[in-house]
Amino acid sequence: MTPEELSTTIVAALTALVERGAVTLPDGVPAQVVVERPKNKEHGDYATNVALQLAKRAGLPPRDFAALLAEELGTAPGIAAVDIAGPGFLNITVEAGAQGQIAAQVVAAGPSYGRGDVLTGTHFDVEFISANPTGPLHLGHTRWAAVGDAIARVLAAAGAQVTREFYINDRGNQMDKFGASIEAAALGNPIPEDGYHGDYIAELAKAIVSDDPGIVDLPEGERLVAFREAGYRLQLKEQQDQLELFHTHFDVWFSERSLHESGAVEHGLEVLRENGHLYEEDGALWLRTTDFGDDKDRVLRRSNGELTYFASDTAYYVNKRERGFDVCLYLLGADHHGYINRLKAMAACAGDDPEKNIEIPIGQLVKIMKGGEEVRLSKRAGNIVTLGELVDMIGVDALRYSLLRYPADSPLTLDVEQITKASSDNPVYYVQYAHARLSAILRNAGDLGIEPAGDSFDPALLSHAREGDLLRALADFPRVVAGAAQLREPHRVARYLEDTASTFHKFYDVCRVLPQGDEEPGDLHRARLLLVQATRTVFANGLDLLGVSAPERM
RNA sequence: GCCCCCGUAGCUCAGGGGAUAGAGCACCGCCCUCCGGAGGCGGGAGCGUAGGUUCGAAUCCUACCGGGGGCGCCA
Repeated sequence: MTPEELSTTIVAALTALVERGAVTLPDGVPAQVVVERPKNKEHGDYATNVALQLAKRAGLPPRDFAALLAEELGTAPGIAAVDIAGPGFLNITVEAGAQGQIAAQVVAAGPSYGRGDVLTGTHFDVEFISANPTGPLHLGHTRWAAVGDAIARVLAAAGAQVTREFYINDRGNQMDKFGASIEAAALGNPIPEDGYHGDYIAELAKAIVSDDPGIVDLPEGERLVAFREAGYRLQLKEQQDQLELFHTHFDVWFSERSLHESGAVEHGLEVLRENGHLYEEDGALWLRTTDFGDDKDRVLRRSNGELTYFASDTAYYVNKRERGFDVCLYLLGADHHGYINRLKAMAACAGDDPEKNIEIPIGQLVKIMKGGEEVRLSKRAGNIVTLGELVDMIGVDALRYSLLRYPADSPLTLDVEQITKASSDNPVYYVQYAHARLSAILRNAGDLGIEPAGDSFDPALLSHAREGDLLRALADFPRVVAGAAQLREPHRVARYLEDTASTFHKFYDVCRVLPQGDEEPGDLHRARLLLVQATRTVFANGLDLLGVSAPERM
């Protein structure tokens, strides 16, 4: 019996009480009730606070309400016992047979186990990283790559339609500085003070000149543009390659320039004008974001005629909505938190609901420690740890997992020595090991010619306490996925897998799955093998949501 | 000055209003005749402070204390 099924059973019991006139609920019977797993084993398999929630409305003391419900619920199929505890909790024990059925349900669902439909019908645009194409991706981008990708996976698992999008900031004067820096490196001149100073600049210059030796002889202005554009192409390509290497795929690479070239910016301004939030002052064009809670109005076109970056943002947002996205997610770093109010206000100015159509999760910055000191990351100073270097140092799986097991809004410190040395320090191995161990059992079973239990399986065979723990853990997976999607918090999946790995290892320690020595394979062996298969399914599906591999062997 | 984030065990961190607040690391001691010991079992200590809301607060609200970050006709 899954928590969802138990909720349905409780609702049915409530309905029966109301129909019998035993209790009155002026607001009617709720469609579902909260079913949670108690931390304390003495509190049964599941607990519900429904009596505490409804007692006041029913005009009864909570414990009296609980007593009525307990009696009714005790007769329901699959329920072994119902106890009243504390102020009015119902502690519910499920029959082993009803519990064991979960294993068969998980195996039957296979790769789709855990997927749900809480977000079906909603189309999300998940924009993340969106780096300038003027240098390699660094640690901060790497965190967003892992988190953004996992959010997209989790949303999709909850039934949402998802588009992953990378906004290329390929316009503005940082591009000219980038071009000038490469040009200077190619010509052997000192790199401008406000330019880019990393070693990669020299590498780009070398690659560009070797590809097109004539570039250095171009007239000065033309030459700058040529270096800028060639550098842009190479650097963007490198970012794309690195992200593929990191198993992070984007559906759309959206160029800021294209917004201007396609007339989307003027169109965006037009939309805002129609909504009546534009005005001119001091020769500049402003958006009255203060109408919607921003602390000051924002300039869209400066008095010198140049469009601001914010104008691009606005047009981009309007463009996204016109492409059919219901919810636009912007994953921004903590240094951009000042953008939240203005972006939300801008969405409101465009006639949207800022509480619904636009979401801006903020990620705290990542620190990296090396030799007991913080490594300062600065693209301009060139002292950077890149995505590629991190992958080389740590590996894709361990790196993704280390970045994903914490909430994005909590600051994160990665210790290079810690992560590079003993791999057993990293929880990813604990979880992957569980999957490998499960795979080994199934492999050995195959060698012995033992099949997992099939249709005739008696679920009551899985009655050991450790089996019950594991079954309930497996039954939790769909709600963990749904919660991770609704809260945009994929780290919940990682934590769940760690807990479930522990539950599995404890089961493994006590419950022998395969026959030993000359023992004949029996129904219990086959039932446990089914449970093993179900558990492996959950690990495989869960790791997939994190973009981390599920190895058969390690 | 205004705004945002964070204060939980020695350290790094979990903890969607629920019962006795949990992991990992570190420290000490156990457990392999048989499915992978990258595992399991046992051992200590903690919610920054003060109020409020609630049957119930680490969680929600307010103030304060302490740490980090941000403010532009920059990109």
